Amino acid sequence: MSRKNESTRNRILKSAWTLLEKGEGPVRMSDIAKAAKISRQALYLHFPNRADLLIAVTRHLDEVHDVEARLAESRMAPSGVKRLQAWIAAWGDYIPQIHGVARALMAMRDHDAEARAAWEGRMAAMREGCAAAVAALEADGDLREGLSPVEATDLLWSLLSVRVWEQLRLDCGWPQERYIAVTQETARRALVGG
Amino acid sequence: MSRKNESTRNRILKSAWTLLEKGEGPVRMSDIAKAAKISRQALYLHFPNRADLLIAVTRHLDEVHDVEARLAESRMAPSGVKRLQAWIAAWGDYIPQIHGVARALMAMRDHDAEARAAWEGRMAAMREGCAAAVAALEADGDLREGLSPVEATDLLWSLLSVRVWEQLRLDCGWPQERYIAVTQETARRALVGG
DNA sequence: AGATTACTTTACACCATGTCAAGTTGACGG
DNA sequence: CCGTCAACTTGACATGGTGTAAAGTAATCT
Repeated sequence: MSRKNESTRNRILKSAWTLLEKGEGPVRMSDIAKAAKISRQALYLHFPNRADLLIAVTRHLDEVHDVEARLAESRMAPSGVKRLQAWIAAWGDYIPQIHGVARALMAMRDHDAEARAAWEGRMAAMREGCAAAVAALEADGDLREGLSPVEATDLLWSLLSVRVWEQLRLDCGWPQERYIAVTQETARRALVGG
Repeated sequence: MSRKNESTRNRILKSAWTLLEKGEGPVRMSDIAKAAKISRQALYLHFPNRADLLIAVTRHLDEVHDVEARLAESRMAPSGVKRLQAWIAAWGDYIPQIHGVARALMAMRDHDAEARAAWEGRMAAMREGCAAAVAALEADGDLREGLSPVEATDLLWSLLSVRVWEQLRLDCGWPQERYIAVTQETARRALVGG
């Protein structure tokens, strides 16, 4: 527990999240400070740099939205296929909420090693959800022939990437439910054999 | 035709391309200048800014690799399905060569309106290839039910995005042929009915 | 009263892009 | 042989965002 004011820290995280989610151009440290009603320098009393702040925002979001609970739901599905569908719905509905931060972190990936590591860590965690769904498919003997479990996981992971969501949802203008439905059907056809 | 030395211009483009394709961290204007053996300022005698330089690199690549010829090939396929496969192979094999520039342009998209417009233009052109393949499928009556032609195009477009290639090829370490093969099969299953 | 915490304000270093102005060099025409 | 022009070089500088440093202030705890 930090000795710094906890409410200020939360205000920063919330302000940063709000700004990032609005998606109105690049969000600078000074923008976040202004939104949180503190000086730009005070940000550095709470977070050593921009990357750390962004990472803290994602962790904060995980807490607020209780990611664990969402994932637990998909783990209870009765069959591999059902589990796949539940996983896609759970993750697919979470993307919109982390999208702003995700964008910012991805943009930093090139210059900032820490940002890259953080983002890769989160994506690795997401990949485990994909692996679990694929494993459930395989246990049912439903995994398509000609695709190894690892490859199937890679494929599902790519299909569920934030970039693909961005493209279909924002560039192509698909409604969220349509994105979920088509992605579920696409994944089923791509991964399930028979 | 510019009055500036044409060979210098080509040397710049080639140097920029080489550096970008190596993918060793961010490529600065000074890096490109050094590689082309001119001063950083001389770059600005040939290109008004970084975005324009990058765009020129893509156009240069199109010329060098004769993109039109590649596309013409896929247009001659006898059936919709064959055409889809040919298109995926053609574009999928082109991605590795434009990947470096693509990355750089995508990274600029957020701050630079010109870079964004340029990239979107190129992606719109690529999308036409997807639309043509989908139209060929539909003409054969092979388009999956429950998916409009526009949606099918969007889906194929996303599946063939540079980001997905990056993820499978670089993050997951797939060989290029495997990327092509699995993408072809995935697209077939996702788009073709029956 | 004194110390500590959580800030503020001001100033500055760094780095990449892009601008500006004053050279230098080599080729070509008269 | 001289002048001119095109293609470059060198050096200085503005801008914008990140991050560092230091001194000051106001409230709170003991």
